[in-house]
Amino acid sequence: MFNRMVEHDLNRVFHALGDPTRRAILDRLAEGEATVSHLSRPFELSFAAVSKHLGVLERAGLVTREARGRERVCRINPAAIDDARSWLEFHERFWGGRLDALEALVGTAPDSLDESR
Amino acid sequence: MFNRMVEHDLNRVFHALGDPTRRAILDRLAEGEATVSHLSRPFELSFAAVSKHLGVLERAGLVTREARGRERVCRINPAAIDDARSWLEFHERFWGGRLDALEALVGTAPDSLDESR
DNA sequence: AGAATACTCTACCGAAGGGTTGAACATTAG
DNA sequence: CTAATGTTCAACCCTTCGGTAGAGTATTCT
Repeated sequence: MFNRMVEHDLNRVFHALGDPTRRAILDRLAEGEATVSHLSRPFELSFAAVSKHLGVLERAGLVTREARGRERVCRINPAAIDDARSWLEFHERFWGGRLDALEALVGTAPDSLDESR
Repeated sequence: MFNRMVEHDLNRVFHALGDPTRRAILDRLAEGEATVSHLSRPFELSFAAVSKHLGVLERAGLVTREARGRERVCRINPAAIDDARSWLEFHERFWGGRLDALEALVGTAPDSLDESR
C-alpha cells in the first residue's frame, strides 16, 4: 500500500506514540543522541522504566540503540515516523475527499457533518 | 503548538489508531457512513465489542455517532486525523532536519557522530 | 399491545501495559 | 583486584484493554 509498511508495524508505531512519556523521549532525542541514563534524568522515572520505553520505541523502529562501552547511545530513526505519517496522510486525503463528495452531494447542512473542533 | 491539540488528545488519537480493528473500522467508514450493526458485520466480533471500539474512536474525536431512530449512524471526522498528522509531520521535519544538519556538519562518517552530552 | 431490532451498560475475565525493586552483567575507574 | 557505573533482566503489583455474555432501553414492525 503506502510504503511497505504493514499492519503489524503500524500497530507498534501508533502504540508507541500513544504514550506521552515516549513522545517526550522522542522530543528529547530530537535534540541529539543520548544515553539511557541521560534520558531518564528529566523524567521522574526509574532507569528500568525508561529502558522499557526505549525497548518499545526500538521495536517500533522509531529509535535505535547502539552499545558504546558500558553505555547505550540512543538515536531517532525518522523512517518509521514517515511511514506512520504516510498512512495518516493517505487516509486523511481519502476521507476528506469522501466527505467533500458527500457535502457536494447533499448540498448543505454542514452541521450534520460535524467538522467542528 | 501545532494546531491546538494537546497531549491529552494525542494520547487518545494514537492509542485509538494503535488497534488494527479500529483502523479497519475507520477504513470501512471511509466508504461512507454506517450503522453499528452494519459495521460489526464484516468483523467477527460481538456487537458490544464494536460499540466499545466506536466509543474509543469517538472519544479520540475520530468518529461521530448520531442517533437516527433506533440506529446510530457513524461517520468519520478527519479533524482529529489532521491533528495527529500535523504532529507527525512537524516532528518528522524537525528530526529529519536535525539529522541532516548533523550529517552536513560532520561531513562524513555517520558513526563518528559524537554529539554526546 | 407484543415482538423483534438496534444499541448501550454493567459486570466479569484473561492478557498486556506501565511502574517498581533488586539481582545480574559488562565496562570503566581507582 | 575491587569498587563504582550503566544498563538490562526477572519477578511482581496494579490498572487498563479487548473481549464476552446478559440485562436494560429505545424504537420500529405487525
